[in-house]
Parts: sequence; structure tokens; C-alpha cells
Amino acid sequence: MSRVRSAVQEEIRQSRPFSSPSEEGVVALVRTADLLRRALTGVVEPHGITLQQYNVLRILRGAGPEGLPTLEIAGRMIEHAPGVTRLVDRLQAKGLVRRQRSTEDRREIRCRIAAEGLDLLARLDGLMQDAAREFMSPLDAEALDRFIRDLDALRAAIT
Amino acid sequence: MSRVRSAVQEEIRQSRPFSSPSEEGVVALVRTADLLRRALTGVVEPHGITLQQYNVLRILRGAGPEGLPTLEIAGRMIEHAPGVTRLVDRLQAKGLVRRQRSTEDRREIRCRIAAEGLDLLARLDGLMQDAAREFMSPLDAEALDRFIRDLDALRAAIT
DNA sequence: CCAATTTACTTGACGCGTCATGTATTGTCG
DNA sequence: CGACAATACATGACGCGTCAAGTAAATTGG
Repeated sequence: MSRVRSAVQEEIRQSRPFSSPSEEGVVALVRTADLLRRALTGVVEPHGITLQQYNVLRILRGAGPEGLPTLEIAGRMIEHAPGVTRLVDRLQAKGLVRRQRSTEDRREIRCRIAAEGLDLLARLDGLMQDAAREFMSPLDAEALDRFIRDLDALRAAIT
Repeated sequence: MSRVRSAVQEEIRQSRPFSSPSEEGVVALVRTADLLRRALTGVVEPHGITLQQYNVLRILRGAGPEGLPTLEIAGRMIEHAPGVTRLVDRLQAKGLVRRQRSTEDRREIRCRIAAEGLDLLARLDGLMQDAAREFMSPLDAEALDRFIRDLDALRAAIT
């Protein structure tokens, strides 16, 4: 049952092993996601946007020319509204996004991706694909599929 | 090969499926880690510290009474020094950590966990264990072990 | 039909992560 | 030995995430 010192244990250089496999999993998950985030940030930042800004642009591209109200963007990222407001502020300042108060419901603000935003995404699509493939390359197709299912199961269990 | 719409696809509500399993894996990984981080934050914050502050305290407890220099803490988290300096600033302000310039090498600052910090950790140990177990509960022992190995493999591949 | 509630945001404050830059101390090598 | 590089940090600036509180518009209930 007890395995050789895992990679996480080596990294943390703690003599004491994890007190449980669950804890080891939790730490491994957070650390791996951190490294991934950094790798993806490295792809996107040279093009003048952050990873979160990239995510918003992708969501808006997916939404089409109708655009989306702010809260809807927040919902699709798992994020809270205040962060999104400011995120879109910066995207607008860069001319990648346009905002316009909705006419039917004047509380809503519809955010649309601008042509410049689409251009930027077009340039980033391939690079992000490559980065994702590269990062996941240690897992073969079968392992990757199982891995994704496991992650799905973990998220699904959150009450 | 193509599966039914996965959980991530549902969550993002994007009609277009992921352009590749790698991309799906990347998104699933980041989103899952985000939710985990939030869950753990929920455990720790009622006790007056943040998740990162908790991590530092754990590292310092693991280091024993000798303490650690700032950069060594940064190394054990995967983080850069500037963040750690301020992190420890706040822990010190709360009286959970003490700092003292080293005498052998006067550039170094040794950080030690204070008795109050140890007390706090003692109160949190069980709660964090429970949270980890709870979060990982969808995976049985075998799946969890495989899951951890997969994560280890992903991190190990980073150049 | 209007007061109370709800919804969709926005703003302020604070902790965190990151880069660039600055400072003190130590190591090095010519 | 002394200039110069390297090391260990600290600080400033900026983007992000989160909570609490505020504003404006729509909805609802009496």
C-alpha cells in the first residue's frame, strides 16, 4: 500500500510523508494546476493579455456577435462578478472588447468581442493547442480520458 | 472515441466541443483545482488565515525549531520570493511567526513558527484532513493512487 | 400603482502572484 | 586586498480574486 516517496514528497522536501493519500492528492492537484497555469500564462502574456483575459475573450468569441452580460461571463468562468467587471474593463481599454448597456433590460451590460479580439485569438489558438498537447503529453489517450473523467467526478461531487 | 458531452462541456455551456482531449484536460484540471482551492480556503479562513498563509505555517512546522530562510520557503511552495516576504510579513503581524536575521550569513532571515502558529495548525489539522478526504471521496483508493501518479507524471514532464 | 424586494452591476479594500528594481551582504578572483 | 559578481531579501507597481457595500433598473405584492 505505501508507495515509494512520490514526486510531490520530493518536491516539498518534507521528511514526514503525507498523512493520507487524500491529502497527497489534494497537494498534487493544486501544485500541478499551478504549474499548468504558469505554462499557459507564458504562452499568452507575450501577446499582451493575461490568462484570465484570454479566457474571457474565448467565452465572448463562443457567445457570438450577440455578446453576453457581465454576470453570464462570470458564470461561465467559475468566478464572481466583481473580478469580471474589472477584467472586462482592461480588455475594453485594450480595444479587444466593447460594452453597451442593453436596451431591453437597462441593468444589463452586454459585452462583445471586438474584431481586434478575434484577431488576437486567431493568433493564439494554435499556440494554446500546442501548449495543452505538450502539457498532457505524458498521458496517453486512454489515461487522459480517464484522468478527465476523474476530474469531472471530483467537481461533480461538490455540493 | 468521441464521448458524450462531458461535465466540463456542460459547465461552460459552449455549443462547440473542445478542439482536443488535451485542451479538455487542461480546462478540467484548472477548474477542478480552482474549486478545491475554494473549498480549502473555506476551511482555513474562519480561523483568520488564508490558504497560502496556512501553507507557509505547515512548511515552517515541518522545518522544526531551526526555521527556514525566506527563499527556502519560496522554494518549497513553488513561489517567487517577493510574495513570500509579504506573506510572512502578515503572519508575523498576526504573531504566528517570528523572524530573525541570521548571524552566520547576515543576508538571510530565518523564519520560525511561533507557539501560536503551532496551536493554530493543531486546530486545523483534522479539519483539513477531513476536507481533503471529502474532496477526494469520489475516487476509490486505486483510482486515487493512479490519479496522483498521473499528476506526478504531468509535473515531472515540465522542463 | 407604488413601496419593497430582487437583479445586475460597480466600487472599495485587502491579500496574493509576478516582474522589475533596489539594498545589504557574501563570495571570488586577479 | 579590492573591485565585481552573486546571493538573499525588500519594495513598488499592477493584475487578479474575494468580500462588503453601494447604485440603478426591473419585478412584485398589497
